[in-house]
Amino acid sequence: MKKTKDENKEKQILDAAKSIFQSKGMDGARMQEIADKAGINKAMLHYYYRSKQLLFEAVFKNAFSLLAPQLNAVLNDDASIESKVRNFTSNYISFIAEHPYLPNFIIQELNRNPEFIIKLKDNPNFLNLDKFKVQVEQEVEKGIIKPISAEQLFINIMALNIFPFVAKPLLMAFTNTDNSAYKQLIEDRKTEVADFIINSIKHT
Amino acid sequence: MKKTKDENKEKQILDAAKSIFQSKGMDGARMQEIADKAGINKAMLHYYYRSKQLLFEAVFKNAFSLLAPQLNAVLNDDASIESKVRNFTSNYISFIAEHPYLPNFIIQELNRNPEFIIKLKDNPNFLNLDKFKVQVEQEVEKGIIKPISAEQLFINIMALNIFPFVAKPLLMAFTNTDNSAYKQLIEDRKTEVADFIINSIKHT
DNA sequence: ACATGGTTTAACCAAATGGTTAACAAATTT
DNA sequence: AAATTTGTTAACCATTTGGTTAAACCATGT
Repeated sequence: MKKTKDENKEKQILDAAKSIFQSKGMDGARMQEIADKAGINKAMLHYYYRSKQLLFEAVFKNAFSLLAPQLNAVLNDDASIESKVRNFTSNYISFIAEHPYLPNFIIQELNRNPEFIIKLKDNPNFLNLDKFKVQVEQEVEKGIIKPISAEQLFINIMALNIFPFVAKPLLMAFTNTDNSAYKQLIEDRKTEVADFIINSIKHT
Repeated sequence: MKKTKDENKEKQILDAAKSIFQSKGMDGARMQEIADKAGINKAMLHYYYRSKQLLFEAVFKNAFSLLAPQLNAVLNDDASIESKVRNFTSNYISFIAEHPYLPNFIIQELNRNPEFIIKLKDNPNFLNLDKFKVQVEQEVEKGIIKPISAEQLFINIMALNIFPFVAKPLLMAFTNTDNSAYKQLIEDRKTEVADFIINSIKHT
């Protein structure tokens, strides 16, 4: 029962790789460390995934495909902007709290290798702002929200939600909080951020 | 005239190191590459800065000491919150546009090595939120701005200003912009972000 | 001129690293 | 059950990498 064609082993390797790559990045990760974490021989890594690069890409795509659906929720949904902002903010913060390395990993590796995103954009269900854009324009026209471009609003939503995770060590130092106090700050943001955005854009 | 005690050489090395470290990070940087960029022998790096680690720390501290004064401007200044937000946003975006790798470098390396910030916090003129906190509380009490904690406001300001640089490749892909269009988006944010924040917090 | 002391270089080194190989073990096919 | 394919391992390999060394270089003080 040891040497069965193990659907699991592939996953097992991927999990170990994910953990190492996401905390140390492509350059900082060591194949030996991944092998150790997966509890297998280093040669096995190359047997299942031919090279470090390919293993990395598998991890990266996997990570990205976790993030994408979360973002699509803000965009391709028929609720009002306000309701979408509230839902997204709360959901997203919960989501990241369970995958703390995710945003930083993706951002970091995309900066290291910006051409990488080209491959991702080919994916047919890659994030698309078109619908969101129309909706923002409509609500602006109807006077529900103040004039703002969809792109800027989208960037603001992303920034307010993601940045506190990406810059955690820096912000912990600046706000002089320890881990648990910072966690509370983040928890508060589930409603705080939505209010901040709505306050800013809602017509009075 | 070649072999004089060259105050300059040290700087020359630091500049090369800065450029390599900031674009590739500690793990991705190679001593040889830094030497090449500085136009010197690899052994010289070790002559001036004993090790990669020390050279890196010199670069990091240097980078951080560029950033800090910018942030202090938001905090330890007597202008109103509104005026500070407007000034900071415009200034900071200009500043980063000239040091595009800076925020990402600092954030990335602090995530790689969170203990690193402890050394920085020892510095007596390390960023301190106390004054800002008092000011926010006062303006809230006077009814100038809506109730918000200084920490959350500070995080929001940081997020809205810094994130677009840190996540540039990701946001370029999502907003489907090329380099020059993205540059324009950023340029617009010099006033856009300030308005967004002020709209949100100013009492009507 | 030459001794001195900081500066610079080419050659070298040991450790680490991604990757390969060849042999072995366990399933699967025939 | 023999043959073949698939999974697994230890040992090995070439290259890269941070770092060292010993000798050369050169400006300056004596």
